[in-house]
Parts: sequence; structure tokens; C-alpha cells
Amino acid sequence: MTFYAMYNRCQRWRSIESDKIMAVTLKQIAEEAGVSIRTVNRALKEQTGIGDVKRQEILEAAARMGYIPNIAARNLRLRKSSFVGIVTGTVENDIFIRKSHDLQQRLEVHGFFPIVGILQNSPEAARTMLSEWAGMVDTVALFAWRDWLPEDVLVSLPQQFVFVDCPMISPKCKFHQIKIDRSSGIKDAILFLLESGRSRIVRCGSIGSRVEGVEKAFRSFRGRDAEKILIETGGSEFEDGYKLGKSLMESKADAVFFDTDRMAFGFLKYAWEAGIRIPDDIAVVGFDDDPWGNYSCPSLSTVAHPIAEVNEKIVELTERRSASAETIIFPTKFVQRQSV
Amino acid sequence: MTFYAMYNRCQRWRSIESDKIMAVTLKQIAEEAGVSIRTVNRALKEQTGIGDVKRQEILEAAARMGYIPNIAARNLRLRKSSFVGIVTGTVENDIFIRKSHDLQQRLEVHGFFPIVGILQNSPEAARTMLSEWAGMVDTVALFAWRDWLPEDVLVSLPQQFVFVDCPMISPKCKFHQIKIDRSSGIKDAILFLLESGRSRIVRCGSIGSRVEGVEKAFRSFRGRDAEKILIETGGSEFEDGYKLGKSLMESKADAVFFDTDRMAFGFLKYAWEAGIRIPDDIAVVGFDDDPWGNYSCPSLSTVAHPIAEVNEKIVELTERRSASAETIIFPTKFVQRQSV
DNA sequence: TTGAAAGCGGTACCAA
DNA sequence: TTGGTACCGCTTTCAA
Repeated sequence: MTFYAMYNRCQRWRSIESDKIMAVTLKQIAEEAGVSIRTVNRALKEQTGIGDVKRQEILEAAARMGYIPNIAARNLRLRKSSFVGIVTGTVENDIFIRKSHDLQQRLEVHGFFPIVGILQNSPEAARTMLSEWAGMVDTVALFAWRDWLPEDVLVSLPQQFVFVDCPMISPKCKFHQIKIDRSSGIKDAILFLLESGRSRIVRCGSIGSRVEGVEKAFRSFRGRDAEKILIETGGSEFEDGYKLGKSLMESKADAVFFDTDRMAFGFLKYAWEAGIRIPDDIAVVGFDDDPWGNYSCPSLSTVAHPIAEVNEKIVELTERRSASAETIIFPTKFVQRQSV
Repeated sequence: MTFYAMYNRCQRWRSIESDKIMAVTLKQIAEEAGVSIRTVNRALKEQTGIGDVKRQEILEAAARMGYIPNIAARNLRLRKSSFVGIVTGTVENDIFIRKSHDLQQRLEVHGFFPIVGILQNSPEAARTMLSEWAGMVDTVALFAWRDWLPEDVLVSLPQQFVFVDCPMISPKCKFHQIKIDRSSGIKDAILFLLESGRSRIVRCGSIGSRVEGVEKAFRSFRGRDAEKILIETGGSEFEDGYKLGKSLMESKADAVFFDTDRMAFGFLKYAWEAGIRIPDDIAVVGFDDDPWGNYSCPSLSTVAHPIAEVNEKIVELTERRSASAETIIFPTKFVQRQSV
């Protein structure tokens, strides 16, 4: 038997035995109101089949005792949940964070809340994390992934998985995939550079996932009077762009396309220190649409991810839990600012 | 009765009746292995009191069937959870995001996962959101709050609440509070400005929470040969700092302290366009330690929040669920970069 | 060494 | 209009 006492004026109920706050349950309300649990349930759910007087009594008792339904119990019984998993990468201030923040806002509109996690370094650890979410989360959106076989890592996990912009996943993967067509925005960027009279266009970046988009974009301009130069670099961070400054200027390029905005910002810093004028001496385009591109000196032209479209799709999948794996591609967009 | 079938080579079990993936339960493993649920539980939990042969059989069956424990059910039974609520503000790319991302990483180290939400506009909506987390989350860290009485909004919610850097909360509030002493870092910033020969120091910001820290810092330098000027501004964003540029330069100040880094970045842009040299013409200090301060031209001196200390404290509270409300204050720190 | 059974809190079918 | 009760999946006490 448990004894309860009013907990000062804020009307919170506590167990006398422990300091732990006991949440009020349907059973307690039923005892208080002298009815059955089922009746309390009906009153709170505003279902029919209950007298107005009794309903009022029960609602008052519930309010007085400060009843808060236990969502874990409800989810268990209904075998569904209002939580959605989001897995992101670790890089601070990276686009992952913006993407997941946008998704968070969209999910809330539809009554879902995100459970967030950072992608682990080993497939075992990643799997463990996702297992920890079993029963709490029906859908998991993966904004980051590594060179693992999804089928192996996710075997027998009960959730629905949505891979977002994870290019290494094979097309016949049996999980949902939302892909991003990097080349569309890059194409527009290069077109803009060509039309504004630039002819020696450098790409700075690593041999990685973003190459294909750039190559595809460049190919579609074959025959135009422009030269494509590649300066390879391992990294994709601010420092990498900064260090590239010297060799970049020596290449006599009149436009440069960076694989990430962060690299572009690094080059902006180099240019600022070296007295290079942008865009007069060289035009600069980044990739990611980091919000800081609005504020840099000069503001940075870039290629934007289709964040809104991607996240709306995730919300849609969350709501209907599609049985068969879906694949959908959204295009990127060129954003013109001061640096071109 | 439910029928199961092997789901192709990945060994996932499905109910034949529906497309919905049925998670394998202890009961199913028990039936498969011909033992009781309790025995399966003992085997999986690696408890004593079970024969080695039987344990091996059960573990194999569980692995073969792809057993994933249902955390919602476990939490319900144990009346505790491995999830922690985090409530943030809405501003994109704001410090909220960095704080919560750091907390996320620290929580994961201790086996917790965040459930994240954005602070709603009305107290009712905020309360509804937190109710939705009842039973899922034992502790909620609030990185944002409004001008509401916590006692009223949070009445009878079963979780433990930690207010982080929410200055308007009264000291005798019966929830945990982690406060930030803004003046300590500002004091060091001003000291640096004085020692580097500046004497006309402007503060740009709104009459709000951050005033006190600045005033306190200035007071401790009374008697020194320096003049304090206040330029009041409503906002705290990039545009606000940009717009302030003109009147700021007209004030003949030789140093300026902004309430937020974002405002400082706005002023940096103005200075860049107007040909004002920083720090030669005027020294600039921001507040928040936005990572972009490393990359701006020039890099921005600022005052940093004690994010690590605050978040370690939250983790500690999460782990021991303190019964009595605790209040703790951490100091801010001056970060010197190119702009001073 | 094993298993039956009583919960955790909420939902909803079925009978009264 | 009501209430009894069997779940959801997991944990743990207690008895065999």
C-alpha cells in the first residue's frame, strides 16, 4: 500500500516513503473518484458512454491531483510511438546540425519529437545505439553513415530507416533513401561564372562524394570557352581552404569552386590577409549554404541543400511508415551573393 | 496465434499477416527454445542460475531470431529511463544548438540519449510538450525559458527540471538552476582593453539580461581613466550590429563591446565595407564564443560560456536525480583574438 | 536450476 | 452507462 500526501501548494502528489516524485496514475484517480479505471479513461479521453456529472467529477479529480499520462505505457500498449530517431555526424556547427534542427521543427508540427544520437565509430556501437531506441522510436532518419553495409548493421532492428544524403549506399538497398543531386546547383553556379566572363575555373576539394556532381556539371558545359583546373586537397575544413590560398592564386584562376563553405571561408580569410579582392580578382563559390555565408566579408555564394524538401519527405515517411523501400532525389540550388 | 516466417537471408522475423515488422519478444524466444520467459531473461542478462547448455541454446535462438529488447517496456517496468529531455530556443545556428550538441555528446558517454524539443510560445503549449515526455524522460534540461513562472507551468509534471542560464528565474525557485556569471569574462575583456590603451568603451546591446554583467564589470574598474558609453539597440542579431556601425564610429569610441557575437559580426561587415581597420581604429569584443569568431575577418574576440562545466553538471544531476533543488554558478571566460 | 505470476500504466474489448 | 479484465514486453520475487 502506498500513502500519498499533498505536496505543498503546488498540488503535486508525492509518495511519503521516498523523495522521488510519483506520477499520478489512472488507478489513483479511480480510487479517489470511487470509479473504475475504465471510467476514468473514458472521461479523460472524452469518449461517450459516461454521465456528465461523473465525467466532471473525474476531470476535476484528475486536474486536482495533477494527472499526467505516462507516454511510455501508452506507446507500449498501442505499439507505436510519437518519437523519431535522428542520427547525425559529429562535426560541430556543420550542416548536420542545421538539417536536424529543421527536421526537429517540422516533426513538432506533426506531433513528433526527435530522439537524437551521434553516429558511432564502429558498426557495433551504432547498432547498439539504435537497439537502445527499440520500442521508443518507429522511424530513424540517418543524416550520417559510414562505409558499412546497412543490411548488416541494421539486421533485425525493428525501426524503419531513412538514409539521407548518404551517397555510398547501394541503389538496391532495402531501406528508404533520400538523395541529393549535387550537380544541379553546381551547374547553375558554373553557368553563372561563365556568363560573367570567367574562363579559368578551379575546383578545390578531395576525391570524394562531391566530385561526381562537379564533374557532371562541368561535362554539361563542354565546348564552352572555359578551362577546368583541379586543385586537390585532403580536407574540407577552414584551415584547408586557408592553406590553399597561395597555390590557388598562382594558378591564375579567375573563379574557384570549393567543396564546402568552410573551405571557402578559409580562402576568404587568406584573401583578406593578402589583399586579394573578391570577386574582382577571383570569384568564389562554396557548397552547403552555411548561414555564415550571409555574414562573411564578402558574403559567400554557395550551393544550397534542399533541406525543406528532404525533411518534409521524412515527416511523410514517419507518418505513414511505408512498407517498401523508397528512393527519391532532390536537386540542389545555386545561391548568388557578393563573392561572384 | 501468430505465424512467423524467416524474412529472407537477413534473418528478420516478420508477422505473415501484416507488413509491419514485428519485433521479436522474450516470449517468442521462450517458445522457440522451449523454456520459460524467466529463463530466457536470465540467459540474456547473464545472470546465474542457469545451465551452460541451456544458456547457449537460448543465446543462439535469440541471435538467430534477431532479438532486440523493447526499451519502452523495460523503462515502464523499472520506472526509470535512459532518455533525457533537452529544450532549446528556436534561433538557428545560435548558441543553443552548440550547447545542446555538446550535452548530447556528454550524455551518450554516460548511456543517455536526448529527446529534444523547441520551447513553445505559450506556457500551455510548453507544458503539453513536456507532458508528452512523461514516462519517457526523468530529467529535462531547459536551455531556454520565457517570462513564465516555472512553478505554474511545470506543476505536477513528473520530471526533474534543470534551468540553464535562464536569468529571469527567481532564486528561490524549487527547480535546479545552473547560472552563468557573465561579468567575470566581461571584466577580463575590459581589463584587456584598458591595458591596451583604450579609454572610450562603448557597449551595444539591449536593456536586458546581459546588462547586469557588463555593469558589474564596469563598476569594478571605477576610477580608471576610461569612459563608458552606452549605445542602446533593440535587437541582438547581425543586422542590428551592421546598422549600428555609423553611430558607433561617430561616437569616437576606441573599443566596443557587443552583447552577442552576431551583432559584432554585423559591425565587422560594416567596418569592412567602410574601410575601418579593426583593431587599429576600434577594438571589438563580442559575447557567446560563436565558432565563427575563429573564421571572421578579423577573428573575433569574445566571452565564452562555460559549456563544458554546465553540461557536466547536467549529466551529474541526470545520473543521481537530486531531490532538493540545487543552484550553481559558473563563470564566463574572455577569449582574445585578432579584433582587439 | 527453473518457472509461475505479479506488476509497471494505459487501452479497449466484452459482458453486465 | 459502467466495470472487469486481458493485454503491450520486460523485470523480479517467490516458490517449486
